Amino acid sequence: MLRTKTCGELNSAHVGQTVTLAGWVDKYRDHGGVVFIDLRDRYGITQVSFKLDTASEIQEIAQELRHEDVVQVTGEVVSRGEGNINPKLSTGEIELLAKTVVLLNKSRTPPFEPRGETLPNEELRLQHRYVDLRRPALQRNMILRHKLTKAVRDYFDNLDFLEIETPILGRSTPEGARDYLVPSRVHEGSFYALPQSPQLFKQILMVAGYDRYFQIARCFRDEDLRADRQPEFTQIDIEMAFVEYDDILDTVDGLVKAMVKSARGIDFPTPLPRYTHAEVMEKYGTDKPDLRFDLPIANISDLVGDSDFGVFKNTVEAGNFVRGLCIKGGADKYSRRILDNDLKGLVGEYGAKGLAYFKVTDGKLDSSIAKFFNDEQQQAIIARMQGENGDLLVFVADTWKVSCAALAALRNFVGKDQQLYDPKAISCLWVVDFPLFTWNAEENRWDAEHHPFCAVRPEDEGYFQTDPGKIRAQSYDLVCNGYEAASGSIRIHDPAIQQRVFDLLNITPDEAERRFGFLLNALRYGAPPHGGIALGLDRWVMLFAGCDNIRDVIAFPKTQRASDLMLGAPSEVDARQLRDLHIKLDLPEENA
RNA sequence: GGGGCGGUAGCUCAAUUGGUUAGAGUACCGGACUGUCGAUCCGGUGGUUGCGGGUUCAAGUCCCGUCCGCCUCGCCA
Repeated sequence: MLRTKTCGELNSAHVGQTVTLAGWVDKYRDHGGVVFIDLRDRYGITQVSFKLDTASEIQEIAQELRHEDVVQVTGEVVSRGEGNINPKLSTGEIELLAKTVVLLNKSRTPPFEPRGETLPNEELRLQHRYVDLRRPALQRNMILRHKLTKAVRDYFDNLDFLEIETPILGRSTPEGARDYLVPSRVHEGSFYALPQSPQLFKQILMVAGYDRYFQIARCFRDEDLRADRQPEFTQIDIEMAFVEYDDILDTVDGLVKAMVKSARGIDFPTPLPRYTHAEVMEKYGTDKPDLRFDLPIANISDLVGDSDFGVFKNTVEAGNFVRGLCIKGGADKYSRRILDNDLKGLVGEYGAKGLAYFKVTDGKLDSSIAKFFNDEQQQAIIARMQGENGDLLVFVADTWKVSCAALAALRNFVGKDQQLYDPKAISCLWVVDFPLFTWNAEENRWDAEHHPFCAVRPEDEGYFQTDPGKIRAQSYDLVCNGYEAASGSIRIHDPAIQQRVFDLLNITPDEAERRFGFLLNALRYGAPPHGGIALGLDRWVMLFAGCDNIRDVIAFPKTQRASDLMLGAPSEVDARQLRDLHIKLDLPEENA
């Protein structure tokens, strides 16, 4: 070993010992007769002092040291003495008095310094990820990620789960997200697909009798990125046989408890609250509400249908909705200009054509449009919104879908803007009873809301003929701080039910056989009732780390255009490689 | 595919209405200094203003195109 201690562990108890440290030069302070080096490794920072009266070659090396040089220092741990203690460092009571120093590797002047308080732009950080990853903030995230996965493995191990790996090279199925494809050399013209999730494999593992499975699984989806979405990401994938709905939820409640314990050291109250899909859409406008704050949506459609305000009236007459939020004390927080520009613009992004608003003043509505509402209507609106003097009432009049999306976005904005919650808080809920199908108006057909293998609530089976939109799935999402943090379902194990689902989705038996034949086959050979769920590991690390960006919890993330700026991936390949794969490029003109 | 923000010294940023030689802090280089911990002091180097075109007497600034990064809508069963 090139070191006997790390830079984070020395304290007064070690005074008098001779130790060897190795690490990076975090900072140097050259006083001529004495040189101080803050030596950094992932465990911490220890000050090293080089004195003039020591050997001259030590002095020489010490004065040459610059940021990010890699050095090995042997010396004596000495007390800094009164007045020289640095309370900012855990090792601040001591320093290492250098006896020998070896410059293990000189660094070029780094593009930025890991200790810098202002972060350089992300492009530069991603190009030099090895420097970025030296920053304590990112190191904390990587350590947290390790601790969480360890807690997950321990939790499942204690419950007799088996961690089983499934293939990365799989088969493309047209459902769901766009696949990443890998050409086969041996099978000319054929392609593997990288898994969007191990969904089908884990169901097949249930058929195979591995009744408690989990995996920390890498998944790939070739879709556009977001702050919380990467093209490759990690799921905590779970499947259980001989279980019912509640068994999965209970198991995950325990997992969340174990993760919170590991990340925050606290006992998280479980069971996590359960809301129906219909409930959260009504009250929060989204299937992933952030419940760190309340700020519910209220529906006033029934109160304003016969008002003189044309926009509201016409909306209600068309069978649409007038819904809104009551922003407590918001009357003097949002000016007319902000409401008419910023907030209207915000809801506009979700398709809302306008934003109506009123202040509550002297128990009445106060606004340029208040005159269209008589006293009775005003009182009814204020009561429904639970408004008080000084509150701001904002409304979106639109279709159900648009009012949901616009108000959910507005709710999130206000929650953050008005600091209605502690950003470090963790607030989880289950959203259950999702519809099995959603009507796709453009394509004039039913789509699977989750995936076509979701089990049906037995009491809803009658709706297959009459009203498929009313069928509730035995599916569940776990939502945390406004993120979809897990999603799963009890699966169909009965081929007859499976066929009815395919029928409704307009998937013919032939087509089903061609696309999912391997799964359907497996289900025919003794499939136990089973179900499962997958948690987005990256998002959980984000939540616990308190960061709002998934790249900061992934060691080597990709940019929004899915490139790796450090590797320069993706890249062109040799003509020979393409020839082996029988691939000819057919690029658009401008790129040719 | 659509909308928005950004790109000026190694880094973080500034630069009035389009107007002199594009500045500051930090880093880097040289010098001084035996107790600093954002060390200090003195001096210095450092610029394809992302790239290409245009308007203009004059462009970091205005216009068009393009590349890259971020946020977002669509998309993500």
